[in-house]
Amino acid sequence: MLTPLLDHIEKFIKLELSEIDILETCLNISKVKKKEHLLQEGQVCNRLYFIVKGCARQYIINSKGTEQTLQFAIENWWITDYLSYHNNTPSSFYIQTVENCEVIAVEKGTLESLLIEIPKLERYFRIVSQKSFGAAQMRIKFLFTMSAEERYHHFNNLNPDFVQRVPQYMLASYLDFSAEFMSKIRAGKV
Amino acid sequence: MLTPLLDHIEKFIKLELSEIDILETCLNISKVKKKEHLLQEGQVCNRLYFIVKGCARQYIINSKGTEQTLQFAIENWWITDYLSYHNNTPSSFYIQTVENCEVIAVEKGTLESLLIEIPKLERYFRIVSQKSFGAAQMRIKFLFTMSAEERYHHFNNLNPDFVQRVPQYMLASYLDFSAEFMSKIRAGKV
DNA sequence: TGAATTTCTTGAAGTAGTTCAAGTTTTTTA
DNA sequence: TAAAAAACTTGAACTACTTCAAGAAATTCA
Repeated sequence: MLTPLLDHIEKFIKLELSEIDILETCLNISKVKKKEHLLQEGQVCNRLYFIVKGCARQYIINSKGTEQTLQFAIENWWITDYLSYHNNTPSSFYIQTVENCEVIAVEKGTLESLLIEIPKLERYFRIVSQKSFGAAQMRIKFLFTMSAEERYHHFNNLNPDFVQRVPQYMLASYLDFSAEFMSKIRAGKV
Repeated sequence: MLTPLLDHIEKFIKLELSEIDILETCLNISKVKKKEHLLQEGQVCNRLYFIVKGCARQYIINSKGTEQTLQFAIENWWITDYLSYHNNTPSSFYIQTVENCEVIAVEKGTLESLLIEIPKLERYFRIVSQKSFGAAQMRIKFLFTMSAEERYHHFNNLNPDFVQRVPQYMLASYLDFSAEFMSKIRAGKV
């Protein structure tokens, strides 16, 4: 079922039927169990991942040995380490599924051929990554200007359903505070 | 002098002479004095800015009335608010020159025509924005894992020259600590 | 050049968060 | 369905930073 990806692409560019055919022969979807790693720290990242179903995250392990989530990806999001991908340098991140997932993993060579066969896709990936970059800037703004409690409530208001999907400690680290503090915020003990 | 931009583009794609001609007729460079604003909070951002010479920054004013710098751009960097640009929503940011600058401001309509005339440019902007997004992720990693002092030394090691170019209080806010604390770090009083 | 403005420094007091340790609850798995 | 593992909670002690206020130094510009 590549449909979700094709639909996502068609939000930004118009594909010919022949191009859809090409995409269907080049891409395939795979099931990935919860907690499996798509990328390990130290590996060179040579794939982009599109989440068809489920949830994945990018995280690191800090100097105290605690996991800190830097990014989540749910349905219709791409996730990867673009720096490692483009520079062929070892990644600083782990990418791991948080739920059982259906994922389209696009290998670098495959993508390069696709971009040559269907140059319009350059536009799709340009727009998607420019929007992602914009979102990352807003994220930094929120981290800079809001208190821990404000960040929690703000996120919770914008994404009430998502908050139910992931363990609290992952969300706490994504919002840059400790799991214990999250507990206190939720209990109103702060 | 569009040369720096043309050189930057040619790092990622090969341009025909005819395409260079098109670029030269569509783009123009302007001088912008230090401390002028390229974008004000609340405006819809409909331009991309390429810094040919000088330094600019993206900042916000927080609830205490203090400026916080979210991003710097120097020679050969693009700066804009992609979220406002793509969604036509009012920007949450200011973009301001930090030094006297030479800037190529590309208006949205101009860029759309250029991308139609020279589709290869889609590739250029895709790669540039994917790399920027990668850099933003690393930035979040450093903010999450390093202490204020570590962030300062790390940044200073990577960009010793740049540190001399901007006021300390701007760099302090970019690294997410107070100007006073920056002073103490530099004096070794911490 | 000298006045005005901007930037940097310093110390003292305060606080938003962390850390630790132990216990409880929930979920997963065999 | 019992045992194991994962996730969440709680309070007490701590700390990395902020805030404030005031003065000193450097830079800008008329």
